[in-house]
Amino acid sequence: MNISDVAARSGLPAKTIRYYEDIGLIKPLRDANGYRAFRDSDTHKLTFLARARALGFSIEQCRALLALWGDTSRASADVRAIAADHLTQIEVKIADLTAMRDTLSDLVRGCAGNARPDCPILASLAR
Amino acid sequence: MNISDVAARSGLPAKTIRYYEDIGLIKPLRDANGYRAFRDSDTHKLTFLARARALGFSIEQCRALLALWGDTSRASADVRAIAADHLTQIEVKIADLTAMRDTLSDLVRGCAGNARPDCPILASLAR
DNA sequence: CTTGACCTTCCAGTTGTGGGAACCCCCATG
DNA sequence: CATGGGGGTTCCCACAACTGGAAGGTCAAG
Repeated sequence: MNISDVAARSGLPAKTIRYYEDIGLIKPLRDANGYRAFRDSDTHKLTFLARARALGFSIEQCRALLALWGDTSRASADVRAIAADHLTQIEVKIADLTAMRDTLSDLVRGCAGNARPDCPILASLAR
Repeated sequence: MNISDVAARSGLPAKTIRYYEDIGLIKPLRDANGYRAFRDSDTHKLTFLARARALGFSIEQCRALLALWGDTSRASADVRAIAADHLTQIEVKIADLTAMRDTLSDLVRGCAGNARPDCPILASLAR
């Protein structure tokens, strides 16, 4: 299978797939003409990667998850640790963003948004 | 005032302050020895920038806000538009992250996290 | 006079792609 | 057989917003 087929199947852009090979996440074979030759196992890995990325896992976390996926003697605790850690990071981000949102929506609500220059948003930033 | 004083006052690292000068957000004077000489107005701008960045505004949004701040004939509607736009972006991010968090916490909850290899997290990624 | 804490510039790296150039390959059509 | 279009390949640059580090100038204290 060529790269555009795998791209369609995995939902990843061809560019991204080349990058993933570059950083060693996948190792497709090569045809005599130099084209990448993807096996089913490569496609499965890429689909796995696409899902993990969609859940916000970093590339390095994906690398670790992929390794565990391929290791049938893995402990589910190892997988869980990665996911739990990521979950915590996400919760931190949500908390940060929520704080920003609350402050911002207060400021936006307090601003007349007319042609006059007085503005509580700027006033708050300048304090 | 030298850069480390302004850094302490604004809460921004010296590196970041130099970067902000580089991209034209501030224009401190120079002493004869080449050291940056920060006026009070520079310090105020940096404090403004630190607060705006803490609220998640991008550098370009900060640049626009700074310009409006310095323009006494501004319309508060222009400030409000920037803030409202940013607020929308944040709400989108929160929604994305919340979806991830929900999925992830389901997966983490469903995983035994023991020494056995069977793991619903990997199963879900591999589908 | 030397030490150490400042300051300066410049260059490289970070994360995960996206864009584009320059080039090769393969198949179908006139 | 030439050619055109749609694959593929590598390589390098750009993004955002810094951060780290090297190499070197400056200044105040002991």
